[in-house]
Amino acid sequence: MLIATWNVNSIRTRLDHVKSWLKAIKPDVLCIQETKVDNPLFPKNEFEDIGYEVRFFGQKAYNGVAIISKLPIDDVRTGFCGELKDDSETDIFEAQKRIISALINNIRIINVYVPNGSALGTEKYHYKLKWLKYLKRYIDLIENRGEPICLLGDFNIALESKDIHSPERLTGGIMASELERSELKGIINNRLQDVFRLFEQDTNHWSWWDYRSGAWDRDKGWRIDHIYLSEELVENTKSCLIDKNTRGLIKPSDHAPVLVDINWPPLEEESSEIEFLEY
DNA sequence: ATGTCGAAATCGTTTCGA
Repeated sequence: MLIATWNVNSIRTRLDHVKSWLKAIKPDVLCIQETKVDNPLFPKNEFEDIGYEVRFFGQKAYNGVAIISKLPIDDVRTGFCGELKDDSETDIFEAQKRIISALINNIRIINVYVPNGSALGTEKYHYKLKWLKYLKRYIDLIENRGEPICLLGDFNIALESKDIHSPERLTGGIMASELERSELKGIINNRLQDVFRLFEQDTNHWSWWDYRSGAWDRDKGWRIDHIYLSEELVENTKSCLIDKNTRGLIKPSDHAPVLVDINWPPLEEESSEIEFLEY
């Protein structure tokens, strides 16, 4: 089962790139962020015409997330209120459309667009930290239900020095501060794995290159788009890759897709002992 | 060089967010 995440930076502007990529790679599920379109204007038919179902949670101009899937999409939940119905304070966060989840192949797929946070100490930065605290509670509830978890999206956080092109200059700043990292590590908390790091330990693997400063041409990137899996999925994961080809297209998104290939549902073990006994 | 995008309103140029 091939699952992917891609911050497309406007689905309407990137429609041709996304459709071409789906046709070429044929993932089972693609989770997208920054769709930047209100629900009635989402180009749903464009995906249905090529064999994909879509569920979206969008708004005009900013944010917006969607799940595009060849497999049936069940039990869709949007916003924090989709899980944390008991808490009136979650209303503060519902104005920004940043989280959608669904059950696909009995995996709870949670697609997030974590706030950027602007700059340390700003109102947006505090909003980001608080948003992450709500995400932790959200994941806690799902963990308690026992569903296999695939948490993926644009986290706007580089976890380690090797996830940034110039750690000596960027560490401590926005997307690389101690507080952001500790909130994200708290969510992961021995129950989820950043699967890209199961296969690759080196630096210089980026998922985002700023449009400014010729970042792509100079390969000055960050790895801020992640896929986190719970243990039963990790055990069956075959590979995890970043497809940076898309970043070199004309009018690209500033982010590249990240993909994971999971043997799911896992094949039954050959019960050789029983077969042996039958003979 | 905070050097570029995408979207919307303040509309044919400026603003905001990233």
